[in-house]
Amino acid sequence: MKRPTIHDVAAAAGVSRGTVSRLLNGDKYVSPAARVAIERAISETGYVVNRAARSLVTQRTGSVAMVLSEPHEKLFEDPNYSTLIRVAIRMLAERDLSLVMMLAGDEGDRERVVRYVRGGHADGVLLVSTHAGDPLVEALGSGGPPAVSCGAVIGHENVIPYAAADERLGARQMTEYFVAQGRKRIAMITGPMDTPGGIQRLEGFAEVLGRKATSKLIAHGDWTQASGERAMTELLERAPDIDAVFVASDLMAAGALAALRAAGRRVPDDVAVGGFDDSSVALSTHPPLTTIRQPLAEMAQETIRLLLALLDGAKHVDPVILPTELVIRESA
Amino acid sequence: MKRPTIHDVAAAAGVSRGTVSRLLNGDKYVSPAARVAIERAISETGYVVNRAARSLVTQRTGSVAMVLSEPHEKLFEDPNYSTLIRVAIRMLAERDLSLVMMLAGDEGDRERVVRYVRGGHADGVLLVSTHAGDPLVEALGSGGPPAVSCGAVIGHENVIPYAAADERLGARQMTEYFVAQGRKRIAMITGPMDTPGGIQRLEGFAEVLGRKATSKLIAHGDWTQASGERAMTELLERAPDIDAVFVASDLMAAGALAALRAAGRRVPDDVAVGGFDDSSVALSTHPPLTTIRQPLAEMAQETIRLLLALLDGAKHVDPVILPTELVIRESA
DNA sequence: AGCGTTACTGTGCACGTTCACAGAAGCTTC
DNA sequence: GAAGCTTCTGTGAACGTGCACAGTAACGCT
Repeated sequence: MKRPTIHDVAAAAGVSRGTVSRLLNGDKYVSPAARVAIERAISETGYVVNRAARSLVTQRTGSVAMVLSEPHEKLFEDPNYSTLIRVAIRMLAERDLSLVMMLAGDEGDRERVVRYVRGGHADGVLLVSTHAGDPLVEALGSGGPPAVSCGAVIGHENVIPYAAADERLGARQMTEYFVAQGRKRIAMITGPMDTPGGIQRLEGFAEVLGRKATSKLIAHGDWTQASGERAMTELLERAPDIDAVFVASDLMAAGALAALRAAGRRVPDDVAVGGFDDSSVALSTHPPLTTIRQPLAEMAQETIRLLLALLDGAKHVDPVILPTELVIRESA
Repeated sequence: MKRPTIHDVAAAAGVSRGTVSRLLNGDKYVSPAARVAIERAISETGYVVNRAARSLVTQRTGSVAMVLSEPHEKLFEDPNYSTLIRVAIRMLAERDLSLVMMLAGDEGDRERVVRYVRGGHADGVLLVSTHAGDPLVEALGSGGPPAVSCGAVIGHENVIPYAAADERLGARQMTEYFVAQGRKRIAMITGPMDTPGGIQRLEGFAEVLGRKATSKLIAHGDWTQASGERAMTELLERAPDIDAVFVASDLMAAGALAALRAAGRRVPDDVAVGGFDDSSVALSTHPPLTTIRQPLAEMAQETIRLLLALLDGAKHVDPVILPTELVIRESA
């Protein structure tokens, strides 16, 4: 009834523990004869290596912690996570690493995460949606296992390697498209200004419009649909002559569409609307959203690649910035 | 530089390993004096228990595996996962259990999962979106750690405990609402017929309509928006006089709305549309969807509760079925 | 023949914890 | 004052693995 150990395998194969261990860990010094004998013994006994025992001696755990810093309520409104989780599981599994999920929404959570990570329970850390000034970053600090982030960590760009979409480029693409269409009064609804998406999408917008990007034409949201609706209503009050609006996320854009409809504006005839993300909502709105596609899968892949490089002992890795793409549908 | 061990704590507190271990594991026989000394020593040294060493002797890992059986492409289109993951992390963390994510999309994945679980690397298994006939269920079988599922596992309802929404009730609620409104030709777009949501929502629909639920009025989708659009187009061809359609998911309903719009039908005037899930798309469509809300958070909570009960040694737990709720918006 | 190199194998120890056990000290009870 | 609780403490063994090391055999080279 007991689970077979490396001893049992060794006995069944007629070799010693050491030889079995060498085979398991890819050491080259194993004779062909021993190799086949051990492989047979393994499949006969149904042996699976005991990770706890291995961890104890190697001082590595074979797992990576994914830390979600989003405040609890809005966690996962963002569809990006799903891609990241999927890709992460896949790529880590290839290296026999497992992905353990952690929440860092409040102080208690953060303390738990720090204890966990500094206690040596993870070989690496994968930060997600970490806001500017998040104390977690300092707390993890140096001395612990390597950490990377999917999306830049504001204020720590040089400390925490990351892969991200070129947010500024995406914002420029949309804004330039509006300009090329002859739109004159172009407004923007941003994300929270303590996130890279909030800050950099606004920067790209401002780069194109220059002094035309007045604060009167800029409203802030918090990524939720409701906040998009609110911000749009506000903008229409402030500047009724708006003829285009760049919204920093599709979900907020869906809210903006509702506000425009309520105000009797036709989209795109009266007001052009541009979103960001190319998420599934972009297709379910009416009209479907013209938006900016981020290369989510590649972002995830590159993020994991950075982490793996660090786990392999790389001293330093450079951030990866990936291009975005304008997807034209009917809202603009 | 080395991480402090239980020895270091014991030395700093002037007691023995055993006493520290007893305190850590909640044994009652620890004197007040020893208690404070140890607690001080722990915080001074920054000691964190080494889970690997603990696992080695206790034969438990302190982790639960969440196994996602969705085929890769459509993974996470379903927003239910996010709630489940969040709740699972939370509740497990309270018991110092961590959540490790695994994919079981293809044969290779499944083998990995089975090795992992049967190899004793998880104390429990949390199945998600497991389809009928999934070989994984057999492979995990008995003898391994306890397993539960969020949502019934078709064909294994008596083997794998689960918490789920009352799918039939939800379907009845929507169908009865259509009937009460005087709709005469009521169609349905189902989910895949190897999932509980696919099967049972159709059953509830049929329970209300009886023989009026002819196969001419029933089309099948695969949960995706595109499949909803396809199915709706198909239904309109088969039965152009449809005046209501119950779609088994909001995302597919968004597709159905597009098909209806393309066919020039007004919603809800010509055709009433009902969705299922009350996900975020239900609000971003035009018109907003009348739909069925599932108590996602409670489903997740109850699922974890079942698992914890089994981990605590319960021999048997009963499935939990939670009521759904009709949410009336503008599409019906 | 002697020596170095390559290919392979077995053994003892350490990793950090829990658990069973033995035992000490203080109290109550006969 | 002996015996029996209760409360608390320390100690040795065991969990299953990887790694350093020692050792063997075969081979090529001088």
